[in-house]
Amino acid sequence: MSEGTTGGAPPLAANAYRDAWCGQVLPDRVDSEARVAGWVHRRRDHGGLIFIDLRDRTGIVQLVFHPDSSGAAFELAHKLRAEDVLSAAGSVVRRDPETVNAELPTGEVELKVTAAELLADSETPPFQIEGFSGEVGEDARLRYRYLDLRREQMREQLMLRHRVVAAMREFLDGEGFVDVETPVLTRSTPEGARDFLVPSSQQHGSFYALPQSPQLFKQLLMVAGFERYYQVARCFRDEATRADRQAEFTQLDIEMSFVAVDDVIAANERLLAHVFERVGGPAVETPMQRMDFDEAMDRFGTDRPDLRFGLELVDLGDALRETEFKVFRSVLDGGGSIRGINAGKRELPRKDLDGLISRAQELGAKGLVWAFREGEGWRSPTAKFLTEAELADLNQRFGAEEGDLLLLVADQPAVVNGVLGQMRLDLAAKFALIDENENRLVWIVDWPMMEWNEDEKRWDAMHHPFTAPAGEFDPANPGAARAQAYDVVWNGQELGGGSIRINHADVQQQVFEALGIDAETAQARFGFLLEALRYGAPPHGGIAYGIDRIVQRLCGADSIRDVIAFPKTASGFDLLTGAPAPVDETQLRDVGVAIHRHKLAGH
RNA sequence: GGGGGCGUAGCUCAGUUGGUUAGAGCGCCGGCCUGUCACGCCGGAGGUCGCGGGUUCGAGUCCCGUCGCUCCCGCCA
Repeated sequence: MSEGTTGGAPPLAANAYRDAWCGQVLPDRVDSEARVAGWVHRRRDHGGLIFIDLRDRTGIVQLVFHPDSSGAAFELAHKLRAEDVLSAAGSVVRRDPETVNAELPTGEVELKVTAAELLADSETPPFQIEGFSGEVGEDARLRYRYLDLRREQMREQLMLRHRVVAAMREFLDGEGFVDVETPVLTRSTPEGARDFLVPSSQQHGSFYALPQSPQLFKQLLMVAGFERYYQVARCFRDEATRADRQAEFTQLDIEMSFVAVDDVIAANERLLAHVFERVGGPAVETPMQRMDFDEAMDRFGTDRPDLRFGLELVDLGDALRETEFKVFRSVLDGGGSIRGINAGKRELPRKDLDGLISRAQELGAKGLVWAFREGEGWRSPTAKFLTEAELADLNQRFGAEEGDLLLLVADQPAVVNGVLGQMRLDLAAKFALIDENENRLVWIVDWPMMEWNEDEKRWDAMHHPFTAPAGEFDPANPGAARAQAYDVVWNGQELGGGSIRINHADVQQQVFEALGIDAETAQARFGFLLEALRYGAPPHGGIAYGIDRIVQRLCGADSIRDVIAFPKTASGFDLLTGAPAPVDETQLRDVGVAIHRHKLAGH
């Protein structure tokens, strides 16, 4: 997807530094004068002849310094070093055919320099901007991010990000959405992820929280009558980071009034089609596929299925209804389920099979049964515990052919799905089952409204507490309620998700109660919302997209960090600025915060 | 919070069973070089082996702790 991601060269007004982009010194300029400016990418000093590759954001052009025609510039060129900043003027000349560089868009020409000025010199960079000696370690890249960002790949990835956001704005502007900013200093709501807190200097002991999303504000904007809102919003979650997760991230936040699920989905299909078309992403066929949450869980064990390959989950409980194998027996008697994956004909050494078992345990299963179909039965340590009839039935349910590797997990349904859902992805990666050229976009719809939290012994909102139920909400049976929610999933990754919101205070109150938030707490935390809902809140709904993840996917980066200009490390440090850092006692006093000494040990 | 991997020159890495003077490539510095584009050739500098402690006659190597990077689980929509 590198094609066109640089966005070409913008118009350039001539000034004292330059009148042409490096990347635009092309054959059509032969026999004309040009002045370019940029960074010394590489120097090839032949003694009596010096070549400089000069780089700006549009590309690279070769400068040639001759002792006879370049004058004082020749002496300067001799002293130039990598990353020095230079302005150079001369005539654009066509290269001799045998000296053309086919690797470079500007490779048919070069700039024969007559005058050059050193605008700033550079210390030797800590790593080569364009090297061939392998990837540079990420900590070095982050400490010198401004140098890392000079690399073509990083520049293109941020350019792509820019174009994605620009395309989003272009589409939304065109459909009458209004860009409204919402506060970053807001109120803490202890649901969900941990909040970043900001102490108030006016009210010691009181704190702002950085928003995890502009959710409530965008709903208030619907109450306020804006009808169509969007924002490219920074969001914050004080949780551990991952390859695809940062403490601060960027969301495309959208909300619409007088809409139902189908309206929001249709608008977003147009949005995705537009954005992907603009940036050269995969074609979006509309209407997009939809899949019920239950079906996704049933077939793939996850609410964000990767549909590019099979290995679907198979339900096996019925085949083992009468089993005397203790492990399976106790799970079935305890209301659990037994499910499996037919991984196909695979040769795996014992070591790898043990590895699958450890992975299953890491994911929360107590164990994993592996088997290879052999005749009518199994080659498996578990085979001896099952009857011939059971094995035959299992083989049939698996659709197993001779030699197929079968994996079974028995546990509570959520554990089974979680483990097999992830192992399905592991297997696809291990056996290279995914065609990287294929793209599958799917809406996951018809979500349960709530899920039982066994640890806390309460119902939790599956999306968030403001999601509207489908039909009447029965507070006596929260587990049965379905939500008017939808997630859009691209190749197994959630791009965005949203819902129709509750627009009646009484329903909102009922939902809070079902979630174990009593009236008093609800009033204290969300009183402003409940109040707003009493002043004529239109039916409304929306969606939020993870922009970082979308861009990461579009350019195939390994980590979200590669599409964020200044990301933090896995432990939340900013290696460039040194944040977070201790502050003065005075500052702490100002905001009324005291630090426990023992927490400082080891600093 | 838990588990795995990693930390040696500016960068990327090698370093045997614990052994005497810790190496390579790139980069850097100096010299030579008029058609290179990963320029070439000659020479050179550069190390608190993350940090602290321990075992040992002897530690880059073994042990404990700690800091950092990273991946995964928990967590997180």
